[in-house]
Formats: sequence, C-alpha cells, structure tokens
Amino acid sequence: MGRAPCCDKTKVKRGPWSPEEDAALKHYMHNNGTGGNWIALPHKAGLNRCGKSCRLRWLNYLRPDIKHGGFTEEEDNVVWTLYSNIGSRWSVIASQLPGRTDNDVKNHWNTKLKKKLLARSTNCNETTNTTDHLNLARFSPLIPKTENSDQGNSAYCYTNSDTLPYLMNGNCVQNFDLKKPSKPSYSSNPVQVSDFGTNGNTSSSISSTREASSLSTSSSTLAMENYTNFASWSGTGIESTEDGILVDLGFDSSNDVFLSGFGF
DNA sequence: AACCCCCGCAACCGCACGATT
DNA sequence: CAATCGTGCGGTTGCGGGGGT
Repeated sequence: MGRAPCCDKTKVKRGPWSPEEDAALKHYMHNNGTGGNWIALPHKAGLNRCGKSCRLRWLNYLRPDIKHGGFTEEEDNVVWTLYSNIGSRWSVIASQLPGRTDNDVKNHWNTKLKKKLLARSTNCNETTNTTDHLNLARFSPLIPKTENSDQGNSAYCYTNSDTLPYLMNGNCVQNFDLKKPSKPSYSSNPVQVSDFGTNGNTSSSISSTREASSLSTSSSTLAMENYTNFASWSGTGIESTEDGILVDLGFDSSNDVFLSGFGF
C-alpha cells in the first residue's frame, strides 16, 4: 500500500504564490508559528494550499532571515569545499551559509557552479595527456570507491609539484613520498594516498593541528588521524583493510581552482 | 517588432526517516 | 512490531524574463 497523499491536489491551489497568499502566510506565522503541524496550517491560515507548499514557501522565501541575491565569492568557496567533501547534501551545506536555503544552494550549484566544474573537468581531460596531470586531485569531488579504483583497492590523488605548494602556501609536497604511478597514462608525480598518513614530516608541514582517534569492533580496527587539510585512516579487519586519505585543500579563488580528493 | 532560445529560480514530486499510535 | 503520519530532503520541472537574431 502506498503512502496516502498529504492533501487532495485537485482541491488545493498550485503554482506561484500571490502577494495576498504570502501576506496571509506571513501574518499567520508571525502570530502563531507552525504550531508543529504544517499539514493543518493552511486551513488555520485560510490558505487553499498544500501544507508542504506552505512550508516550502516560508522556508525558502518568506522567512525574515532569508538572504536574497547572488552568492558571494566566500559563499561559493564554502559550497565548493563542502560539496567536494559531502556531495549533494544541500541542507548541510546551506546550514553553513547564514540566510541561504538548501534550495538556494542547490539552484546555485546546478546553474552556476556545476558548469564551472564541468568546464574544468573538460580542461582536465585535455591536459591529462600532456605533462600537466594535476587535475584529478584538484577538481574531483568525492569519488566513490568503486569508481576510483583500478583494481578495486587502490587509488591515487594526482598532484603537481608546480601548483600545490602555491595553493597550500607552503612546501609540503617536498615531503611527500612521490612514487611512480600504476597507470601508464598518468605520468606525472602522483601521490600515493596511503603515504600521507605514514609520513610525519608531511603532517607537520600541512597543519599545526592534529587529532587522532580510532574505532574498534570485534573484527576490525580503524585508526583515524585528522588534520586541518586532510584526514587519513588505516585499519585492519573486514571493513577497513585499506589505508585512505581525504584531502580538502579548499578553493583558490585567484586561480579559480579547488583542490580536493579522496583515495585509499 | 516579433520570435526564439537560454537561464535562473520558484515550486512540485516522491521518497526516506523518525515519531507516534 | 507494524501501520500511519508529519517533516525534511534531494531531484526535477516548468514558468517567466532577458538577450539574441
């Protein structure tokens, strides 16, 4: 048996809200709040609307603290960084942007930022056959394990020693243990991700703050090290037989790139 | 001036989840 | 424990405005 619809769609008004409806909803919300029940609200407020529609209208448009207008560069940076780490969890991203709603962030991503990303990905594809192979790590959002793996259990974050030090405003690349790539097509300096967490010099050059923790079950142990710009893990057991790295070096607006990656 | 196309945004839809009965 | 309900979320749609031809 399917879910019962929240309202009779043939009997409620749909489509754009009129100024009168907005005023009625605002007035009701000002005096009563939701009363903990959006479904009953339209009737109480004298609105011939679905409760979900009222909720959406209020949260995305009528709320007094809503910020309208274009996104600032700083807000873009937050969206880039969070999207690269957690994906399309718009409500979580929006919670980090005061006055912005999940719908705002989603629309902004779909209409502006995604196109930027695609444009860069195109450039990435164009350059991976040349001597510049940094783009996978610089542009990729989190890549699912199965898609990022050559043989199911290994992956690399590709980087470029010409660019990374500038982006990170430091010289950490010098400390990485650079190895030859496993894939012939990637011929520049890849950073084997499992090396991040095992190289003490690397960690100290990236960040002054560091936390370590571990998770244990009867069958597995997962050790976590969290740094400002990346987190590494290594473990044993059924669920965690691989070392991994989550890199978040943020967005560099002057170069119009963001650097973020995931590997194990 | 008329038409077309593209883009941005508001709104809708369906599903998942937690709370309640 | 299962059914029901309300809410929140992410994906998608479609309208309207603006720019180009």
